[in-house]
Amino acid sequence: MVTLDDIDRRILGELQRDATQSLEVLGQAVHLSRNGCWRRIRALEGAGVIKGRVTLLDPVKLGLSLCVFMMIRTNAHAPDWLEQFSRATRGMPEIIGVYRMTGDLDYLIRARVADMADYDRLYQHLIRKVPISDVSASFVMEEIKETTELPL
Amino acid sequence: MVTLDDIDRRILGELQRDATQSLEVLGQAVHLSRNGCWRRIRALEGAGVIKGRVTLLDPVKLGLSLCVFMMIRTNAHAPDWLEQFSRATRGMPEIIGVYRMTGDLDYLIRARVADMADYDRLYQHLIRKVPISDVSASFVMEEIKETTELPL
DNA sequence: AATGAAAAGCTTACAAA
DNA sequence: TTTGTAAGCTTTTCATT
Repeated sequence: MVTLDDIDRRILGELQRDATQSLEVLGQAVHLSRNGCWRRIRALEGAGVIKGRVTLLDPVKLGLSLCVFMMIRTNAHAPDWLEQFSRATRGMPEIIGVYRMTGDLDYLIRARVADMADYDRLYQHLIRKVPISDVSASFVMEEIKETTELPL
Repeated sequence: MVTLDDIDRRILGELQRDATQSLEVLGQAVHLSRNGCWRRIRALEGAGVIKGRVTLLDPVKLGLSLCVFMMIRTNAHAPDWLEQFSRATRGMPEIIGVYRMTGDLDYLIRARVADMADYDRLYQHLIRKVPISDVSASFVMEEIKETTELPL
């Protein structure tokens, strides 16, 4: 964990929102010289606070209209089941999030697919690669909020 | 929805992974001149396929070590309940995803907080703003996969 | 912390396929 | 209509004060 001052937080807030801003514009937004910004950004990259810069795509424009959460329960708690499961899910590009959870649901998967048929392919593919005893899927009807911005 | 050729897909794949690449490097990766890349990127922005460029931060480095999914059931299905709920969750920066779902769980919230006490603050804040009959939280023990990259 | 200069990269215009 | 080349201009990077 890293300690940030107010200016760092403002810089990160701006960059989280829009990474295309020039140092000039960014400097004005946070009340610092363009070079002051540049040095702080370098430091934040060095500290690992900034992980990278990516472009965000519109899933619907790409034909990925269906977002699904898969709730998984397993009775195989052996270490190499998890290894196998991790490897399989990491290798499937439709799967954009995989989490080991507390509570009675063991794993949660988040995926983006074109439609129901596409989901079924994903499901079949997954259960063929890893033995899973219990899967239930819930589909997203409406995306009320979805952001990559973290609170600062 | 937009139709893309193979080169578009390769460009988007690269930019999703790393948006800091120069047009020079990108051009080499996709076998196109730096200007060919530039023009295609502009077109993809114009078509809305590219939504923006953002910097990704490390939540743990920021002290946001706890990731939580809140499963919400409500018996208030009036339209202005949803309006109120949407407004409240959109206004809370710890909440990074809110989805209206199929099945017996009505809404799913994804949030990032520092710790349990911080989660409780979020929870108290939310239920004070919107009447919610049934919330159950499940915490992320391990993030097996987490990406902003969509399948192309 | 600020300045300025060198390097790198982006954008435009135009020519060619 | 799409691609490549070259030139001008902006932005980043870094050394110096």
